[in-house]
Amino acid sequence: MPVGDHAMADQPAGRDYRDTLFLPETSFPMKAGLQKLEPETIARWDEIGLYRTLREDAATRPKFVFHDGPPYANGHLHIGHALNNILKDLVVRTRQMTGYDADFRPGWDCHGLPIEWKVEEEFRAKGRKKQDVPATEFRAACRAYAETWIGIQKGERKRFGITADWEDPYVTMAFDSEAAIAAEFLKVVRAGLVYRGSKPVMWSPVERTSLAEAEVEYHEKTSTTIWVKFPIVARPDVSVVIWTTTPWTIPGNRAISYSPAISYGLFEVQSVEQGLAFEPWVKAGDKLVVADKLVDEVMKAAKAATFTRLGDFDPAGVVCAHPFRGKGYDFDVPMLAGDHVTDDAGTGFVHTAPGHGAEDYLIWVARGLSQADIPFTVDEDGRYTKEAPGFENLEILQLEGKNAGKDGPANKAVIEALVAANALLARGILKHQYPHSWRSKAPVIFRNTPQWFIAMDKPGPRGKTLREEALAAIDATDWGHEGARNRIRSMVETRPDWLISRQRAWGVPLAMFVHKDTGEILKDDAVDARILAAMKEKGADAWYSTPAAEFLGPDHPASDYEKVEDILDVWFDSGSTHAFVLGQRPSLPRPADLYLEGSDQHRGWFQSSLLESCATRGHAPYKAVRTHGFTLDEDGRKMSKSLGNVLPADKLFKDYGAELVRLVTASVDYEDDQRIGKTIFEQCGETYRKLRNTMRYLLGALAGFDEAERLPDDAEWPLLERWLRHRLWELDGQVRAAYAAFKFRDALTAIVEFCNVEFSAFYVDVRKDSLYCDRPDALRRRACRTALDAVFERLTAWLAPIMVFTTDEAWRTRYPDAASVHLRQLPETPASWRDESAAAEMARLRAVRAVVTGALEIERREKRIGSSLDAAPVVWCRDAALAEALRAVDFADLCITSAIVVEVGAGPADAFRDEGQGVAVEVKPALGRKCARSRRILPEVGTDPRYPDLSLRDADAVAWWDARAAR
RNA sequence: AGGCCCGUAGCUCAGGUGGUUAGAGCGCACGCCUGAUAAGCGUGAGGUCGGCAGUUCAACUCUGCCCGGGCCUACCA
Repeated sequence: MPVGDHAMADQPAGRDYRDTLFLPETSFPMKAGLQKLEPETIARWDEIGLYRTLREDAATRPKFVFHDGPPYANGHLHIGHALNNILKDLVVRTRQMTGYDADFRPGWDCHGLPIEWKVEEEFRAKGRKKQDVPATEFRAACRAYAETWIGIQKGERKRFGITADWEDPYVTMAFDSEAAIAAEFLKVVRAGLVYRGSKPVMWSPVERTSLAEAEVEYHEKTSTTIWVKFPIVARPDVSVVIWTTTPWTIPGNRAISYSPAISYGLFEVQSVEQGLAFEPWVKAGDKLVVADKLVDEVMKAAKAATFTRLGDFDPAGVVCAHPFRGKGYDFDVPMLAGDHVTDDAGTGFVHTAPGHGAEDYLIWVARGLSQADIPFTVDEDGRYTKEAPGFENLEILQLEGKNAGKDGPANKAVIEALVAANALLARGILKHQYPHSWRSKAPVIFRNTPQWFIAMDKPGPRGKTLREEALAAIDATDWGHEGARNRIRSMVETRPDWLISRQRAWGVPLAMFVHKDTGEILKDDAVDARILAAMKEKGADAWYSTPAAEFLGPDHPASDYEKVEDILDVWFDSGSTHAFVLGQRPSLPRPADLYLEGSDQHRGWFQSSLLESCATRGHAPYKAVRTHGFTLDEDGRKMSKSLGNVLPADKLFKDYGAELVRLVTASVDYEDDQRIGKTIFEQCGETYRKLRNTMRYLLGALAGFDEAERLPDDAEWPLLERWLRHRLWELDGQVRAAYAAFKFRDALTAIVEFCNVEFSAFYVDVRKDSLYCDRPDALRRRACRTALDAVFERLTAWLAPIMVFTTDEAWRTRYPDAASVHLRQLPETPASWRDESAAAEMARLRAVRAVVTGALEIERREKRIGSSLDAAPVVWCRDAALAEALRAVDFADLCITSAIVVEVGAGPADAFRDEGQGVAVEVKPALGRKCARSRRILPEVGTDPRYPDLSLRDADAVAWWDARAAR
């Protein structure tokens, strides 16, 4: 029968039954309006004191100790911060909802160079130079600057929906923090690990200041290059040749580096180029050692016309003389093997002045040579000192006038002295990239300066070195995977001593006194106590503003002591946070259960905290460490200001809402780098829509659900609900396991797939008929609503850590008197819900159902049916047992067809079939009239005289309805 | 330049110890429904598993090299 026929016949102008249906009803809107909802929700949480209640609720539970790595109090937050903060929030919330007390005390890192720069700029804008601003005023300005950004960042962090103790964060510039940091430093001093050494730093003579790597920019510079002969002590007729672009560093030379991987030869010059406008320094008979690969280049520069190779040369163990030997440079110049030496340019030998280059310094220290033997050849103004005999007071760079920054007399004097010593082989000119000061644009030099260090390899109070203790602590820590452990392990194995002093203004001082004669650090408990008390009261400023005598007291004359005015490396600040954040409240004992930061912090905070804690306590401040990758743009490029692909927090709030950023965070493999852009936000928007609509449908379908309607656990449950509850039981285990392992994505994926595939497309689709049409006391409908209630309870709790705003909205829509979904725990799911036989049975039924839907789809294509209710398929099963199973349930109900007939056999040849299952489906039109209420087409429609246009089930339901209405 | 890590459909991800036609969800296309309606349901099309070479009877899965990307160092005396 064509569709049209009964459509006409079955639409008598009868009663409109719409009112008798139980359609979903809810005030929960389909559209979220996150931009409005989120700030309102946050304000409400503040109002009801949600965080305080969370703490009170959890006070007696086991602690999960998370320690927040402090972001730097400068600049607006962007997507990278969002990911970092949301991940931390997911960790804390999932622990809080699974039986723990998970306090989150957020922090900020406040001291350091970037803030100094900004504040300097502010002063400059007002026409004041840093030198003219009193130190206390400058530090006060830095403090105010940091304060401002803490306020801004706090607002942005809160706006991402992070639950944390925003009322009482920790900040490294708080007076008691500064005192605590100084106290930590003094503990390291007492452990005997702090010593004064020296190190070449980038120094700008023009500005008389050291520069950090970030304060330097590279520009093209024209330099004088020289080839210098270093006579071999044992064979004075032979010279090793080096090449350098900085002749002024020759007085600082203390070694020559070579590479064991390069072949060197001993060469004799035979003739010199003729007809030159000048007399070359090279002479026939000179015996020179250079790398084989570079000999042609060197000889050409030296103007040697012909030469011969006398043989191989092995530099190992060779000792040279300094070219100025006999003029105050009588030390030996050893040969050092170094990986940094190449034969790409130069001579294959590297002039090594440990006071003038980072690599030179490192190789010197690495070869076990003493820091004390590194000379201070250049002073603050870039002038030679008495440790550069013969060149005292000569300037490397001109400091004044229009030529400031240009070469001073030093290079020229050195070259002339080399010529006089018959040590110059050749000279030349080279244009190359050279570091310049960011501010003055003048070239910088490497200059050896006294600095304070923490020794890595000196035995401490526990008889072990800091390196040994740190490595043992690394082995005792859970890093998630071996790769992460290896990464930090190799860093700690090879790192040099910790350089902790900075000649800066904004930070915590190395608050100690050094005896002027002995160079020893004063260790006196009473002095330390006075220092710390003053700092606790007045902050770091107290160190500078208080006369030394007040700290030193009567026992130590102030005139005997140097008050160290350097400040601590800010990494020491953040490395000390564990000391003043953990162990201060009952909810945050030490050590922490978890540190979670970007993977760059293996070099940063993870390491500074580890070293600080090992130096002072002998163990790590954390039990476990997890990392996340970096946020890249959609094309996998790193986000940077210059590329203009940074996603600032305010744009995220405006364009997508924090909830979507949270969903994105929970969707990605955070351990790896994440590509984030429009596409993934659109995708997560779809996920959001699905989850929101699922909650909305649940709210609608559960309208008016009361306890009397709830079907008891021990009732006779339909297979479909037995299966659904089994799935909830399974999911409960998956979600808990995923959250326990910080695998938020696994939880979200499982939940989303459940919502899409099983709940929405199958369960709800099937049960709509019952939900809308059954009378409310029908067991099937009660089972359904009871199950839906269970789904709602779990869905809102499982998703609460991720979708913090939407789940709260849904929860409070259902329970308007509830304070917040976030005060809940994940609901227990009874083990009795586990029902493997129901799961197996449903799997079998759904496989057959898939054949039925396949057959229906062909009919739809052919326009023979529209709705599946137009059909009454015949299902042919080869297997009689399968047929029996299909007959045992209301299979038409599961397939959403008006009727279904199950037969044993192969079925007609043209039937739609699945050979694998031995199932064939023959689609026939449903027979009978269409029920005006349920829209099913059944022969029985019309058999109840009271309701001639209804099926029997619907007639009964309407009778119930009418009876109730009459009451 | 060195160390570590990553590279499976448009997107986000699954793919123990190598073994049948490489999977899921979303998106997309087409269709259905019009009692979740800026919603819901179904069907379908998408991948030389970054590339090349090797080990093997057999590789997305093992090895090497290369390409692309990221983090951290080192920056050329």
